[in-house]
Amino acid sequence: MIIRVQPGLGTPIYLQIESQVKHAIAAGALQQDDTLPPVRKLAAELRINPNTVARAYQNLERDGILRTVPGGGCYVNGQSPGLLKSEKLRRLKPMATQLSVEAKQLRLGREDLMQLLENSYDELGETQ
Amino acid sequence: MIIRVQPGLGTPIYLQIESQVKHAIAAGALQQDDTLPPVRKLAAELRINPNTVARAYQNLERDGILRTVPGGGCYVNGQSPGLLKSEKLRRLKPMATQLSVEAKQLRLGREDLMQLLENSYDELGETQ
DNA sequence: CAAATTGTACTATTGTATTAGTACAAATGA
DNA sequence: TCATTTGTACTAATACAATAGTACAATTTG
Repeated sequence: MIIRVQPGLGTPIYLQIESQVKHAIAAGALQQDDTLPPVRKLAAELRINPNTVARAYQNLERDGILRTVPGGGCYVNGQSPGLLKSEKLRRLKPMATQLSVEAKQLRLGREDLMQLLENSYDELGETQ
Repeated sequence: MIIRVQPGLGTPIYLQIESQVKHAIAAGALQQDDTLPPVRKLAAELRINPNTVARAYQNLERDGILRTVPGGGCYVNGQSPGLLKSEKLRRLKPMATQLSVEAKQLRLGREDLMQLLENSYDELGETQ
């Protein structure tokens, strides 16, 4: 798992780390029980404070995406128990609406928008 | 144009205003050359500082969504000249990718995700 | 022209986010 | 067991975001 960050990019470093881990999992590059680099090692590579890495790991743990154990390390979790579909939709709805608003603002047609999302979804990797 | 805000909701007030104006335009409730409430009037209704409203208006103006004129007022702009489709797609890509990542995280299937976006898009109003 | 109405610029204040420093606790492993 | 490695808690410094106060400039309107 290779992680890169760009300070002074606007988005906080810990969010950049979170995002990259999420993408890697969605793309199948990280699988269940894979380990993530120790906070000190990753922090040294990125030349940042270990607590900044820890914060990213803690947020991901809060989201149920991985588990941390002091002295042990940091491991990718298995898939969540699976919510009701209605609940999943409810959670994703705001982001879908925002995407739609932006698309209409740009006068991007409905079909073009759908194709964009299809491509984005597929690019993450067919294998989960 | 009725605008409501909730302070202490996490999202800044000026962003709440921006969002509501964008949605109203996308839904067709606001059309070209419609006027928005004066900053002082809206600020009085919302019990906030006029500068907070002004900031929202300025951001929307920076995005080309409306135009402001001192002494005059605030007007909704006509549609932008229309970018190249490739440019539109480039701008929307990050949001589409993020939505895809979240969907995979929740194990929401491809077809369900597509339908969610279709519904969101249509709900904004067929008439632009 | 003059008064009223509009958006703007500048400044200040308050709170919070981001990151880092240091010390601590839990687990591992020779 | 004991040293090492791991994540964590607590604190603090710094910067920036968000909002407000005040005074100003441009336009409208009678």
